[in-house]
Amino acid sequence: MFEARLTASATFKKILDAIKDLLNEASFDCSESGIQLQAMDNSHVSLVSLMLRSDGFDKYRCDRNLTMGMNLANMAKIFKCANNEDTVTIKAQDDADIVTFMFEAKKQEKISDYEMKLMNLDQEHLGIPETDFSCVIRMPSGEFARICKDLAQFGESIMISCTKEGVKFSTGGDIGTANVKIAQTNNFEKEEESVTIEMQEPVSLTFACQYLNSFTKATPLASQVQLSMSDNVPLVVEYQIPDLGHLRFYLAPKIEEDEN
Amino acid sequence: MFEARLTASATFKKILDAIKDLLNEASFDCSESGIQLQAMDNSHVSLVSLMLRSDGFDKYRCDRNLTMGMNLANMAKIFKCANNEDTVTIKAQDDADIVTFMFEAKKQEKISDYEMKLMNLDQEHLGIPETDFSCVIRMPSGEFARICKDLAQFGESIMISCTKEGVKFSTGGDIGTANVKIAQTNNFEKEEESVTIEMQEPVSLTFACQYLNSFTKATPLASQVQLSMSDNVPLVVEYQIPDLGHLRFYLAPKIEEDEN
DNA sequence: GGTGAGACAT
DNA sequence: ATGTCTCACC
Repeated sequence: MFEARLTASATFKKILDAIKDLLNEASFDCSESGIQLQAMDNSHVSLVSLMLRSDGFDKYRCDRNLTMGMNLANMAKIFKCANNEDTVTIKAQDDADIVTFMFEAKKQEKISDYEMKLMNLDQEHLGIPETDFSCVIRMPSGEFARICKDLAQFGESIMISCTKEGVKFSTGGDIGTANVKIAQTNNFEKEEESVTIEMQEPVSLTFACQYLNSFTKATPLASQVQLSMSDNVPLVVEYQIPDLGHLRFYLAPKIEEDEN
Repeated sequence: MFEARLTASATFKKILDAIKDLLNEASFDCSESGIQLQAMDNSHVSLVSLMLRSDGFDKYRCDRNLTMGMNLANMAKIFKCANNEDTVTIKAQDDADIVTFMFEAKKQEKISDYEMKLMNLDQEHLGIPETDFSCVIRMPSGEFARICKDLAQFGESIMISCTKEGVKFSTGGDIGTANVKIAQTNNFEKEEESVTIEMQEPVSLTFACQYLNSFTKATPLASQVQLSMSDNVPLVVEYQIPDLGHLRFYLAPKIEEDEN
């Protein structure tokens, strides 16, 4: 028996909105520690990693580990039927081929339940090594989204250059070139609006705009985003989901020679 | 001579929005008691019944009964030219083949009139028997619209099951199943938000989503909707138009055997 | 109250 | 597929 209950279904809606463009379907691995999802995107270029800790739920019970393969478009359809303030409960039997989503409106004057068929998905087990990064940037998630959207107008890839002083986002194309520089903020700002850089050594890497812009669909989940970079290692774009877990995206840098 | 004057043309706009998808054209039967429209929808499946009482108008004069066949899309186009607060006057001669719509802005700073050709439509006279229903449900019209829209994602028909305790809307399809349960509210709610059930005996009937969703176009007309059901009798979906009349839709249930 | 994103209709 | 409109959120 698996059961997980969360007061605000809005969080789930945002998670689905963030990943449903990258993943047609995905396996949710449920265990005592929480719900985890790791999958390559549809084009097998970037990697999505979601972790929702069991202690972040209002109620959580997982008698036996289980893997639920879900069609994310259908799951998103179901969550569209919930209001943001509804409480959501996810239920499955240990050996089930269906999952149940139950939405309860505040005063229980309305209770809806939706059953969805589960899918058998190929299990791709992905080892993601923990790394020390040369640069770790934390900045407002909306700012990052805005920059990726703006620069996408001018080029297909964005170079992110990080030094102790700040971060530079650059691109170029037929129209011309574009550079956006963000400086580390002084400590007295609101934390939400701050830009902080932890740097071991400067890094300059180039990434495909298209994927960065997909990742920023997660912007509503967190006020800040964390970008972790090292040479020859995938970029990690991380959104902390308050009190619940995180959503991370991994994207390998473009090799210099490929850029011509 | 026929003349009917209404202070807020917004009501007429909403009525047209509610029926113009179901009916390409319709006959408005004008008599001393008011304006009535009854017609099968374009696909001859559901029935639309509109009643506007003469005493609901600011001015009403009907010397001789007359039937005006109108193209509803064109009529809607004309009403789009009116502001919601404009006063509308509908005029026709007894033997006319045209109808005139006049819109007057508040301070008469703007007066527009539109003439539209009338049509000769086959008169289909529809006897609608008055029935006692096994279940009569009153609920917020927006809630009903939301449920019909949500469930339409999962199936082509909706089963409405009514017991003394509440109403259940159910559907199912390839993705899975969906159930929405609404409980009768306690009396202290705002009347607009209340759910009330008058039940003689429980009823469970199935209807085509498509038509229910057409009916809910009338939602802006009234804060509450009334659903009346009995076995083997068409569902009545009724919107009371405040101080003026009502708009009703009739839809026969699907026969059980048809559902496979 | 203004803005943004969905949904609907054309 | 696009434009408009309405509802929901900020």
